Amino acid sequence: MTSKTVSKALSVLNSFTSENPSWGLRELARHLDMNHTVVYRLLSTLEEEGYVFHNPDTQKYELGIKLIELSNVVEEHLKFAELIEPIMKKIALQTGESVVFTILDNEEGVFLKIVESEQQVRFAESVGKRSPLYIGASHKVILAYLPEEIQNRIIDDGLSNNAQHIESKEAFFEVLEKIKHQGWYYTAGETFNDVAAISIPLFDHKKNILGSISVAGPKYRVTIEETDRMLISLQENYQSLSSVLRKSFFPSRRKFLMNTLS
Amino acid sequence: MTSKTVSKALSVLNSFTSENPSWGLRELARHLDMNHTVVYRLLSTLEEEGYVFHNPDTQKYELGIKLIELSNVVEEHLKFAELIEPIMKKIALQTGESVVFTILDNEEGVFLKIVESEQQVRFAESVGKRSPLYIGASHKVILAYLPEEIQNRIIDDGLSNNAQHIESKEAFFEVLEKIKHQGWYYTAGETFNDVAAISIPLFDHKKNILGSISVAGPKYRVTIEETDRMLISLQENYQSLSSVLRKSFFPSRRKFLMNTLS
DNA sequence: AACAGTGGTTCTATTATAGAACCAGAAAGA
DNA sequence: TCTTTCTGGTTCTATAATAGAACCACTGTT
Repeated sequence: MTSKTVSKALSVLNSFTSENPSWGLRELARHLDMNHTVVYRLLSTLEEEGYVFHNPDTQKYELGIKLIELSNVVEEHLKFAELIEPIMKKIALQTGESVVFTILDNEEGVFLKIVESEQQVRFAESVGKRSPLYIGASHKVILAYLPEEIQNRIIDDGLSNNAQHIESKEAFFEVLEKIKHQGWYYTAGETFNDVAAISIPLFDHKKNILGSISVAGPKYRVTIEETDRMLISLQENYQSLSSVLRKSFFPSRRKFLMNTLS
Repeated sequence: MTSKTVSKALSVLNSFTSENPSWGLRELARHLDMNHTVVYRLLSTLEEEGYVFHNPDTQKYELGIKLIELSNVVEEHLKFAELIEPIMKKIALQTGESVVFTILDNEEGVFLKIVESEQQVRFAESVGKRSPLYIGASHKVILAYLPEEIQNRIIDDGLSNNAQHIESKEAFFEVLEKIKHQGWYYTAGETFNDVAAISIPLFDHKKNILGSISVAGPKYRVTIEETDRMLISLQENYQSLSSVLRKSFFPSRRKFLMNTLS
């Protein structure tokens, strides 16, 4: 059993994204298809605790600094984040490109940590970016190791959303097969137009898929011809990555995803 | 009017701090003096949306990665954060110490941004740290410019909590007077045992106090004798800091504080 | 074997919520 | 200038969601 009121409050919070970082009251109510009185009460409550900020100049609502506070608690607690950093740095140094750590969260992928290369387009601002599992090497490599039933549902979701990167269901399943066969995947221009990436999957001690690690950079540098070099670096560090994941608390919400299995 | 249920849910979230990053269900219920069934329902709801993570190994609840996601939205939106960074870096370079940007939020001070010096003890992990306004130069310098009624209440709060750094009410008001007279303040070992800081206040266009900017470092380096040098750097950059604050959205929740005035 | 913990579940009296109808003010259009 | 149509915010009560006692099943301790 979950609380309906709290669910609504969280859906209010979830409405604030990079694309829509501020909302007017009635605007947000329409977006959520809720009565504006209700949204008002929720926003007021969130504001009182600093989760939301009511900008007096624009009269709009925005996310509050309480969230910065809490995210700091998470990051501090996530010891794995600091354990994994030196390994990611090593890969970045070896390849000369940025390294992205992606985590499976419910039925989406989230960029949890990014280590930038020296010569890089800014990337780090994408930390926390969440997207469906059918987009990009980092995500596809995760999808490949999920139960077929879930793969089916996620691909269908993509098709019904007219996702650009799914040609046909058959072709997509072939990609997933290929990934499982070779253990890595390369894509260009899926998550970001000018960015290409090569990714390998990461598992827990029970061989459950947890996330992925990727080398990413501008298309013209990270070409399919270069993948060999980068793959070697990824595979060289695979063991240390796995042992870190095994040792430390890891907030992958696989549970919810698996509960959807019939 | 605010929502009681959502307030409870937020108080659940607020229970997760650096000191207490994970809670058992009944443990948390006791802490909040709530029925464990209620806490269970709230946690389940928060978990469903990724705000909370139920660690299957320890059976304890922890904050979820959704918060990292949201904090990234806040930071992206906070254009002032990037505008202020070069100025803070300049001060860090000039003084050789870390620079801390503190914001007034309701009746507390929050470290919103920290630029580290090269030669520094790690400090940045304190981003988001929240503490009462009677502790530390960065906070006292804010308190000095608040209405007397609020100063009174905050000091009384401190006294009833047996705060270490308040000798007597009279002595404390003298400190606040001194701050207003000289426009800066120096403390050593208040917020952190081995750290000293010198701070100046920051105001909006209506001369309302918004926050403060501080130079901070280990006591043995940031001595009272060194303050002149650092003060010059702070004051040199004061105008650029003010103009940035004037230009950009700034989430200081003064409103709630001011609403408490009789 | 008894006991005291734990996380999780069920059920209904009670309480908090949803949402229509209502402000007052701002902006847009005629 | 006078409507009209927005906006954020408020009030009130039928009704829907919540609180919390009593209850599992399980684990660890004595």
